[in-house]
Amino acid sequence: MAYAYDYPHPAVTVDVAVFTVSGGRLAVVLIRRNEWPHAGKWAIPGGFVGIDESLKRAAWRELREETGLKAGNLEQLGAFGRPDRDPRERVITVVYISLVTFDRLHLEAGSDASDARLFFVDDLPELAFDHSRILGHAVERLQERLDTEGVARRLMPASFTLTDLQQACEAVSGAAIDKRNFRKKLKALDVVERTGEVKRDGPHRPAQLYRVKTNWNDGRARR
Amino acid sequence: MAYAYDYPHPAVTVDVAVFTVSGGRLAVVLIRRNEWPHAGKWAIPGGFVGIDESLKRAAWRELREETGLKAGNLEQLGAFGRPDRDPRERVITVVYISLVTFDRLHLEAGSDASDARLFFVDDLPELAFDHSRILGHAVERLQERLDTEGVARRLMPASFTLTDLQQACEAVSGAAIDKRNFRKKLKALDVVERTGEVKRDGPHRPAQLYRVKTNWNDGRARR
DNA sequence: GCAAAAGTGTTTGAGGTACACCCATGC
DNA sequence: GCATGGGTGTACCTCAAACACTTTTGC
Repeated sequence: MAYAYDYPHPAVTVDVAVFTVSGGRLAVVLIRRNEWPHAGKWAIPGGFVGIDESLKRAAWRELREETGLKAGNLEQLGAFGRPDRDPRERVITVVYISLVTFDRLHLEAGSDASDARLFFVDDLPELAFDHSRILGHAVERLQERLDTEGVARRLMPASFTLTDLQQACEAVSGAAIDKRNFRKKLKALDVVERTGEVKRDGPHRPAQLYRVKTNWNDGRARR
Repeated sequence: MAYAYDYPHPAVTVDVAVFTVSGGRLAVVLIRRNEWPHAGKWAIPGGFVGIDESLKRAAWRELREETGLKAGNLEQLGAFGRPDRDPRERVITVVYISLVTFDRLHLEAGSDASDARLFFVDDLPELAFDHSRILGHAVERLQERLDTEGVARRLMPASFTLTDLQQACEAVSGAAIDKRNFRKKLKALDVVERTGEVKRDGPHRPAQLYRVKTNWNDGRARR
């Protein structure tokens, strides 16, 4: 009991919801807890904030420690702090969202977690704490904010077919998209280009492979 | 030193940015600090979260204690937690936004603050802590999320002219709006109605007064 | 009568939505 | 030759933006 204060202090944690798209479905990284409370249940990775550590840096560190992932683009979702959300003590958590392309997602279970793996968002197991509620808000946020360009830039592998991209967008939004309209919009957006390669994977016409354009001309193109 | 922990805990505060529109300009409630740190500087109202108190409830309570305001509609902006943002100790703050109509804004300075008053957002004094940065994010959030209907429902007094409403929208967005387009959109939105009264305030044609429609028919109108 | 704000419609372009058929391939 | 997914264009509608003059009042 080395740290004392004049009035009670809550603990502060950070949690990270890491999303990806796999097989045309939105998925999230969960770890299996092996300690009380909620031992055996699945949870989004996270942990306590160091006393001299920024929130974002804590999120990055905890995610790395528990899953081996080094996430770029951490975006804050918000703080969750109902008084009874953790039986150990008052814990306020600050939640971050990260988007990772499936091909860069290599999970390693860390020390605090006995296992780390992907779950489809539409087929989640029972979750620890209020993580179910948190993931609900996180998915809502993705649906509000993640547009076609965001999906292309942040969720697609180095090369992909337009059908892959469309399915990823459908996975995020949860709604079907018309193929011709989707491709027309993509042309207008001007964010993808052909690689020249094709993908053959069955008894049908091969699909053109695309990559995301690196937009050097952004400064020129704006306005 | 009655409260001790095995590892260091940050303090957690809540702060509330209360916005209103006055004279066609966006304004925010600030209190003058009379204690170290930043004594004499202005700050957004806020304070420490009770150990058994939800974040939103703490925000509501602190706002009431420091300004006398009882805010409805508190919406979370996010958590701010850079390690050096408070010289006393590590403090993580969760910021809420509230919108109040000018006619219901009656400020009383509370015990922690020697003074509470409105400042125009485009003419702020020097602020304590990182509150300048926080207000920047809060205004950005308003501009992103607050549409014409939101302004009408949350920032306008019981009765107002269409010019008043347009000026409020301009104050929030920071951009000029065409009068005819604005009124056409309002008609389509169907959120205001004439009171039948007029406002005479100078050597010109009197303005019709409007009120926000209470939409009983929402359940019926949807889909 | 004049200064000052209130009030009022039309045209245009962009972007979203609905919708059906041929193409290239593996088996 | 047939099953399978890949690829393409048009018509319509909605919404946002640009734009100027008449009306009513107080003095």
